[in-house]
Amino acid sequence: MAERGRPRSFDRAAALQRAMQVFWERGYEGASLGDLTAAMGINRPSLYAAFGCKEALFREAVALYNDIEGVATERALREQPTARAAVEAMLRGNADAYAAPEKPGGCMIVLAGALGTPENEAVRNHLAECRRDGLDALRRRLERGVAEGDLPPGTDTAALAAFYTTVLQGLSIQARDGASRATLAEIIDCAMAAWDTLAKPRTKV
Amino acid sequence: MAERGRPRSFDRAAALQRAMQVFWERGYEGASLGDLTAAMGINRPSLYAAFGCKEALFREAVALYNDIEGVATERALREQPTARAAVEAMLRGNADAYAAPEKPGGCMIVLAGALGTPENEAVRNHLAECRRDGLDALRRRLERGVAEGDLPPGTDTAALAAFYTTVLQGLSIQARDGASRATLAEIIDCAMAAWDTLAKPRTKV
DNA sequence: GCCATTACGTACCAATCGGTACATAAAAGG
DNA sequence: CCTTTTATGTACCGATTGGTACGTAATGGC
Repeated sequence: MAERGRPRSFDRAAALQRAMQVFWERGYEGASLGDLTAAMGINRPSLYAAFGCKEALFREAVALYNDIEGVATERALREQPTARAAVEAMLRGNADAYAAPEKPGGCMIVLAGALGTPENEAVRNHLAECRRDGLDALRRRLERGVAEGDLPPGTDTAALAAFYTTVLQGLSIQARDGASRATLAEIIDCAMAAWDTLAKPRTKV
Repeated sequence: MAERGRPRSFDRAAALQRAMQVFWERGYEGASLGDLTAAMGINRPSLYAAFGCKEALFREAVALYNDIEGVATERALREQPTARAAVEAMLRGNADAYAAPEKPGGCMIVLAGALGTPENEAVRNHLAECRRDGLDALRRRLERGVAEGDLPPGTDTAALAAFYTTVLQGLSIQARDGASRATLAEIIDCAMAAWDTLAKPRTKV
């Protein structure tokens, strides 16, 4: 009763994953319907019947990306015992993923909708919201660190979260530019070197 | 003798500057010929006669961008007395420019060619080279600091340059996402907090 | 004045863009 | 069996893409 009519002849989840890879590699506007259908192994009408339109497909691809590639971040923030360990694990886990040779370099959320036509502003705004969510999650983890005592009270968690988010986003550019895992690791070494200085109440006014 | 035939009826330099603004705002692929000619106040054939093709126009726009927006960086790296002061001045000067309300947010070199069609890979490679040039310039300034004694010998200038380049590039994303000058300044505060720890010979193996 | 040269605006090109109409095929329900 | 429902492949849509052909206008050289 749940399934009437001709059954779908392709694996929707697998097709979506292929679409995600194309968007990840070429960005929203750089991925044409032809690119997408070719990678997904289906024809245009099947795509529209299953996903609605290009933008809806992209939003599903973004959600899938967050599910697949975002778990490492969530786990790091949740399971690491201290704020510092959480931030460092998050950075290193993402850096490893960004430089993985079998995947497009860098983060799809950061790269796939950087600039483009005003017509597609909604898509870019959606990605910007995802980035904002990441920033907020990081900040909440830092505040948990304050609450649990591994960060001193008065720590500027907003500034700290903005800083490490900035580093994380910069890593995406570096990864797309071909930086090796080792280079990304060194960058993170540098970023973490600031921690002990930052994890104190603000000395300035 | 130098000028024969009908004289050009528009200011080539002014038109190029308008084109630069469009590319800066929408990226290479997001800027259509219609957008460009409208902003430049000329018709298509005039554009092609004066600049060759879209890619050549973009390359000139990038060169102009480097001339206009890159001087602050060059000056900071050249005139500041120490490596630390040079890096900090470069970051703060660029952050101020990235968040200037009358200009598109962030750096055109970082944003205008993030992802796109394989057809335009040459354009993205050109921007990547520009980014590499910035990284190299920063590293040379750090090595000058070692030579002049304000950085200890054995300082890992490559890692330091990669780190501050990553922060700088991350600032472009933040600026496009609407971060204020104050927020960018706080991020730079955090990045500079790592300096004293980093400006020492490597302690690790 | 006349010619060579260059720039101009109009009007066009093939190719590609995202999106669909439509006839057909394959399943469940009766 | 027939009907209903959904999916598929082909072939198409108007709009937009980057790029030009071409006749005309404006200049310097002679």
